[in-house]
Formats: sequence, structure tokens, C-alpha cells
Amino acid sequence: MRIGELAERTSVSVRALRYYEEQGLLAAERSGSGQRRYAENAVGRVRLIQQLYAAGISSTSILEMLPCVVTGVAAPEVLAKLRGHRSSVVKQIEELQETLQQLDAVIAGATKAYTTGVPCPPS
Amino acid sequence: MRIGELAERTSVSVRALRYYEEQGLLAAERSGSGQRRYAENAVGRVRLIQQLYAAGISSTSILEMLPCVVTGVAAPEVLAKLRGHRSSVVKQIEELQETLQQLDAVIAGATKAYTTGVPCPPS
DNA sequence: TAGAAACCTGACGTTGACGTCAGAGATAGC
DNA sequence: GCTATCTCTGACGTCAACGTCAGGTTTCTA
Repeated sequence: MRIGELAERTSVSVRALRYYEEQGLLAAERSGSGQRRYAENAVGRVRLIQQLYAAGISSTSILEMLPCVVTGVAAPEVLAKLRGHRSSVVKQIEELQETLQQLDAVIAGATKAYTTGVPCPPS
Repeated sequence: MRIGELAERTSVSVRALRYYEEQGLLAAERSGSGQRRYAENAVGRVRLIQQLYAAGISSTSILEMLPCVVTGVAAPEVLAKLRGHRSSVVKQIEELQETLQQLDAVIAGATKAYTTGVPCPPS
């Protein structure tokens, strides 16, 4: 498929896809005239890249771990980094859950205060 | 307390604390000579700010919601935004959990492949 | 066979959350 | 009182992940 279709199917901009290629994260065949042609599995690849970005993993780290996602093999140091990223993701989840509780408390308190007219005691 | 102590106790740089003040997120008394003096509760405030930042909430949004965290009262529009941020946090958590599963699969597969010498079939 | 729409390669612009440096005043320990 | 450390205010630098624009080529559709 061409870049526009991949962009639409992944909800990622064309510019971002070119950027991923620049970073070595996403390869593409080229047509005779030089246009990028992507295979079906590029869709999954792009989603994976986005997930890893969303987890705060840098493009260089992603670049390092992608081959082992594809081949299923990782050297011990890479594996160690993967475990490091894993625990960082776990930590992020925990922190977000804390944040969620804080937000819930604020929302609950503020809703009540707004309906009763009585503000909560400041913490 | 002075800025250095607050920085140390919150593991946030001095520069970041000044930045928070610039953004209106963190107020400070001033000594006669102009040095910032923080009350005890500044520690909690800074942690809250960091949590909200980590949740991907912009400083302007934080600025908007902080007063209502303090007073416990929020206008309906602010409340709506709070709920919006809440659901965005929920979504982030879900995505991170997906990412975690992906990472686990990669780690498990790569570990096995490395010990057995047989790579996984590519997905 | 037009012409619109999609694609190409540079290359500079943007944004948020700080880092860093300069030059000067403030505080603390001896 | 001296000096090491801390703090102050600008102000410019940084970095990643793209956005955007220019100027030209390719592909699709009528």
C-alpha cells in the first residue's frame, strides 16, 4: 500500500511515517519512481511503534528492541534493557493510578461542593 | 524552607521549581532580600504537579484545575474538563497495560529463544 | 490527455519542560 | 571578616516528534 493509505489506516500522519523511516523504525519498498510501498504488516508495526512512544520509550531504544520483536531473539543486554523498560511501564501505570485517584477525589469533592455550596476543607 | 531544600525533598530541579512559579503553579513567599520561602505543603503541591505532568496534562490545564484542588470547588466547565482528563488517564492506563503485555511477550519469547537457540516464528 | 490528488526530498519552524551560563547579591560556617 | 555555597534574574540552548512550506514528479480519474 502507499503512504497515504497506511497513514489513514493507522491514524498517523504521513510526516510521522516518513520520520519513522528516517529513524530506521519502519522500512519500505520503493516503486520504480521512488514511492514508498508498504506491506500489510506495516500497520501492526506502526501501532507497535506508537505504543512504545506512548510508553515514553525513545526512538533509539525502540530501534534497539525492534529487531528482536521481529526475530524473537535478543541478546542479554537488550533483554536487560527490555526488562528495564518493562518495569518503567509498570511504574508509570502505578503513578497514573495514583493520579486517577487524586482526580477522582477532586471531582467528587468539587461536585459535592458545587451542589451543596459547601467547599471541602483544604488538604 | 528555601528552594534548594524543596528541590532536594521533591527530587525536582531548582530550575523546574522556578519554572512552576513562572507558570503560576507554585507560589512562594519572599524573604526581605528576595529569596523564595516555601511552606511545608509545597512538597505535596510539587508532587501533585509532577503527577499531573506525568499524566500528560499541560501546564495551562493544571493551572486551571489547581485552584479547585485547593478550594475543593469547581465550576461546571472546569469539572467537565476534569472528567475529560480523567478519562484520558484511564485510556493511558489501558494502553500502557497493552504495551506491558507486548513487552512481556517479547521478553518471554526472546528469553526462550536465547536459551533454546530457536527463534519464535515472526508474527 | 488534462488536471486534480497524492507523492517526493529538503529544510526550516514549533512546542513544552526544562538545562545551562553569566553576572551579581545573600547566607552560613569558621 | 572571609569564603564557600546558595540564591537571584535574565536570556539563550536543547531535544524529540513531528508540522509546514516550497518546488517538483507521479498516479489516478474523467
